[in-house]
Amino acid sequence: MAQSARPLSKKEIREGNERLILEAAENVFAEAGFGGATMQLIADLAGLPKANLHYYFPTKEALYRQVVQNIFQDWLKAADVFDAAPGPVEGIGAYIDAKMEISRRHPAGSKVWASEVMHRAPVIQDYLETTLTEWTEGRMAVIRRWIEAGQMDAINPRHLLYMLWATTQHYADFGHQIETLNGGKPLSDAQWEAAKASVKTIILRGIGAIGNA
Amino acid sequence: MAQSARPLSKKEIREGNERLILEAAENVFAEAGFGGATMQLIADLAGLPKANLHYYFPTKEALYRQVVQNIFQDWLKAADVFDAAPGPVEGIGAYIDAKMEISRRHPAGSKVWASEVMHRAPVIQDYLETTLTEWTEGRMAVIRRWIEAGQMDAINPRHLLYMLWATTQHYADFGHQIETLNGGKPLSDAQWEAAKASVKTIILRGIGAIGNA
DNA sequence: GCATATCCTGACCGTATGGTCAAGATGAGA
DNA sequence: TCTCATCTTGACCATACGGTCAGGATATGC
Repeated sequence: MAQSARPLSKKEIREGNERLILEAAENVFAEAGFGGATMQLIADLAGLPKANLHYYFPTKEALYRQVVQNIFQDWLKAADVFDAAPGPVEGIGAYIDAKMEISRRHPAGSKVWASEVMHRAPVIQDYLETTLTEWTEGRMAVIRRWIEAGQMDAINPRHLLYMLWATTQHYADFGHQIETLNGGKPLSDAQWEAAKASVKTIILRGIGAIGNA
Repeated sequence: MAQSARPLSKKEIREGNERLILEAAENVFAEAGFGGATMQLIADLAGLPKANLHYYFPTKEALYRQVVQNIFQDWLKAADVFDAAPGPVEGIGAYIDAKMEISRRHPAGSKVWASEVMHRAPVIQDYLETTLTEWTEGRMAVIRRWIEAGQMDAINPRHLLYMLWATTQHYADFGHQIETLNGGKPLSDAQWEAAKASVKTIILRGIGAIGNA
């Protein structure tokens, strides 16, 4: 039963506990928002005494900031598919798939992000102004290139991006509403596939990247 | 300068103060979330002493519940355009316009709703299960009729509705992000029109309700 | 084995918050 | 004018929260 003896190294202890805390914090912040979350609840969920949290993260805000930053990183990474693609069907299609998968696997992260932005980004405003702005410009340039190459209609690239974010993140942020409207049950594998297919069909057809069925 | 004399009737006082409080509460709940909002801040914004709030609304939760209920009512009303329409171009087009207008004029309400749902609807779960479920079924039936009449492609009606909600409410809930990506300035009239047009074009073309430009 | 840096945690503290209350002010109705 | 119901509010309370700290436990490097 017992983890036969070998004591954990300091490094393993630190990494393990930080991961435990960040994971618990992400869930609690997602469920209760920054203001509604309590360090005690995060501590309980992580299985550590509250004082231990303050050993690794000096303040609630520092812990929150780390959570949001991690989410932001994952979130940007999901977009690599965009650049490598030869055209909108592959690029936007793969991006929708990737973001829907994140919404399914890590809904808490998406909710924390949404909550942060809804509250006027008190913690990560600098990221919005730098990294996200640059990322957006880059992706808009790609879309414009596709338009010029005649691979899709002359859609406003900015609003297209907003639409991609909105539709995919909706399945995480409003997951509870969707679940309730699904008779209280989470979406099945088939239903998730239907969701992805619907989003991809409407958008890709809507921007003139694919013809009628 | 002074409101020359006539004393306010009890009824006027009650209605006026309740409106003041509800308006302040909507803004504070939207900015800070339920947990982060304080009765003191709502009182200050309404220009009333805190104890007066508790005279009209016994608890913070009761006040919050009233705010969410009001939002829900406005929100459903915006959908009347749906049923009266002869087809998807008019019905969905007008619905998008109406919801975008709400996002523009009452972003706080949309944020409170989003926050409530993200936190698993602790206060209005019953509404989701009854009113919203029925409303959704009704609208899905309308969409199915349009499909059968050949007015649009055989799109999954449920996911189409989610897409409409997601895209339109995104402009309220993520308004701060959109503003930041717009150089820190709110969208101009023209930009709002472009947003509406983009959403309508992509969706209506995406579901096969209108042909290529 | 010893010294040191790191890790752990129960007990504690100041503050802010939701909510209460009692006493006074004010409009309604006769 | 007088009575009553409604409205107002400063002062107050109990609680819960974020954060601190001192002292003990544990791994590390020599």
